[in-house]
Amino acid sequence: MKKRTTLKQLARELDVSISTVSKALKNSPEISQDTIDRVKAFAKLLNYRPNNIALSLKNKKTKTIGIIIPDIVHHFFTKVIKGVEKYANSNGYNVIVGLSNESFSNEVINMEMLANGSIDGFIISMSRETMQRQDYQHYTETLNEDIPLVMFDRVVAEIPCDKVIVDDTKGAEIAVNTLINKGATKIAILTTKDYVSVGRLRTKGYLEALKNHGINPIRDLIIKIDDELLYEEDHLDALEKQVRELLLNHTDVNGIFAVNELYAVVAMKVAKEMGYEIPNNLQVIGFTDGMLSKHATPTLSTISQHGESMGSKAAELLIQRIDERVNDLPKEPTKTVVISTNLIQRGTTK
Amino acid sequence: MKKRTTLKQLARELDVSISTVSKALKNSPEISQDTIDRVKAFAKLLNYRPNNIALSLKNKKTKTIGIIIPDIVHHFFTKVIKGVEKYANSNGYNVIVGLSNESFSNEVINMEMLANGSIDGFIISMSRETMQRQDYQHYTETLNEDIPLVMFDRVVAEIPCDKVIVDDTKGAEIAVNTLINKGATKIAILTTKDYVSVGRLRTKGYLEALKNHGINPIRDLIIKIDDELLYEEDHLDALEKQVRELLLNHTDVNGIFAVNELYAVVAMKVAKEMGYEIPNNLQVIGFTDGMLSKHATPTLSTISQHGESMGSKAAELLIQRIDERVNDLPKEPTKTVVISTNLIQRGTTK
DNA sequence: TAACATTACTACAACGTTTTCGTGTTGATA
DNA sequence: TATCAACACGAAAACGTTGTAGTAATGTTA
Repeated sequence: MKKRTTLKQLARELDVSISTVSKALKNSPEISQDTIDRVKAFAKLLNYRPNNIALSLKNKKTKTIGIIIPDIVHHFFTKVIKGVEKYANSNGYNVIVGLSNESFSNEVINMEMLANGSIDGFIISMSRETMQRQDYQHYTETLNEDIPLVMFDRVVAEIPCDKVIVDDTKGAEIAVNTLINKGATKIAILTTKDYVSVGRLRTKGYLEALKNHGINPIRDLIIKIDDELLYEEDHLDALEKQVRELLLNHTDVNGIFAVNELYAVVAMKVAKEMGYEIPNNLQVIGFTDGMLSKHATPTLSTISQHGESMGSKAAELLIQRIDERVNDLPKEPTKTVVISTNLIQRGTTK
Repeated sequence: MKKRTTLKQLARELDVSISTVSKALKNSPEISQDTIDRVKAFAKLLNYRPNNIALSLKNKKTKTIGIIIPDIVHHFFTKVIKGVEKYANSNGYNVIVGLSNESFSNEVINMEMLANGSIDGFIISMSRETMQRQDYQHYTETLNEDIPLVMFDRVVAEIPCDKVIVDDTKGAEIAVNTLINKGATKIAILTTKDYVSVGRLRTKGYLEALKNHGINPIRDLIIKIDDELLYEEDHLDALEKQVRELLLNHTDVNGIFAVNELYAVVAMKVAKEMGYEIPNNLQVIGFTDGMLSKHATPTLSTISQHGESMGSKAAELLIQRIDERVNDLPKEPTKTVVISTNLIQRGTTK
């Protein structure tokens, strides 16, 4: 194996000590200009570049942060990664990605793999299975080992760390308010099972909006989709079927709020097939502004989550914690940053 | 800063040497069972885990691979990442992601940042700007430093490294053949500027299919879109306009082949607005099987690229090269693996 | 000219491992 | 009882850096 140029090699060939080379490359005043020039020239010649690993070992920091997400084939998460990357890179950090694939054990394995010194801190969105199990041991262990941790989007209160979320309840409320204000009188919601925090919260917002308008919620109109494997191939049939039943049993539904864009477009598809006209006799609002929303027909009105902002905010919080840790600063209390959502009105609302 | 448990600490507290601890944890036969048990118990108590960075330094390998892509908010690339991750993880490797954002300088910076010992090898798809400039210095330098490199999808022949591609020409040919066989007689192509290799090759396939069927290509029907910033917000207007002009000037176009799914859905949207009926009097085939294809109305027939397979194949090739390097094996000649595409027929073809 | 500064370097420890090469203590053998 | 394995462990080097603490060789001052 061809080995990279090291200080030692430079030192030997220039017939000076390693320290001298190291200092010369850093323009140390201890070293004569002459030597500095010689060393630098030679280093350039051999294309010397300091070994990051050695530096990490010495400095006890790796300048990389780990991000662990449930799924990368998902517009929202990629937006978040983008935000993390941007902020991290401009602060000299690298980003290492771990995929839990919505599985508890993958999440654990990934975290352990990285917690062995490979990273300075974590940015995590919890896998579905972990939320179901409510087993947060690996999180608390990480925190106990004093490895900073920032959660985003799918968070739980029990874990004492910084968090970045959107106001899911408020966002949902706005969506449903909008539907009502635009004339919808019978509004269904397509949401997830309750253990998915964001689904639960958005459902809450839906209910509150109804209540504020004196509308009684109807059980049949609240569809909690079991989205195991939903993003895998061909598992949308169940969803389609449920939507079809809904629209069959309640032909007067004139508003649908979906907690993600996929549910929304699937609902639109079914509705269109059944003869509904969007937005004339059925209005739809989704959550998360992704590719599907932008290019659906009609284009989907949606609550934008600002994934990229979430990502860079998370990175910012994490890097602050890392600084705090390496500089032995007093620990600030954990904070939860709420990124505001906003409604993007497009073709599925009047 | 709270420091992690090290061998040294364990050694001190157990009153044995560091070597003994190290060996005990590895069940070395040199160490008595008694000591092994004591050490292990104590290590577990203090939650000892070996420091990866120190290991990397010692072993001269980091067990992480760097993947650099032009854009992460893009279904195809996320699929590739997923494939890379899967293969890498199951072989004990981590994946560190760099985003070039289609920019030359970002690509260079990212590579330099990682080439300093942080990774054992690269998997890269070239940024648009790099393709335009045709400046591949950072690639050749990386190779000169003996850092393994595997390119995928957007590759150039000048760089002597392993490559993973799809047969773009063949895929395009199949798509256009299909359109012709299904009765399309006047087929337009929505492609990129020629400096994007995949666009160029797919255009070639389009032309070949026409030729094989004795159809003369018409200049007007070949639309080369300047997709600077295309995936950024709101830059699709130009594309829409071009498609509109096309369909206005050539109302008898009855087939469209688009080199990606975004072009395809935008074209469909415009066509539908103009009264075309898909697939009755206009058939469409895209390239890349993403979210948009699956959920467009009608669902989009498309050439699937199998991004995940590409990713894991790339990872496999890279890890082979890494092994070759660290074990000083003789270097195999570079190879180019072609992942076969296939046509997924959905609603936009008869 | 003795004491001291300044200059320009070098030696060495440290970061956390692994591994090779000792080495001291047993117990068995001749 | 001298010799030799076998056993159980320790010392030290190495990976590539950085930074502190030395140390020669000058030049300056009283």
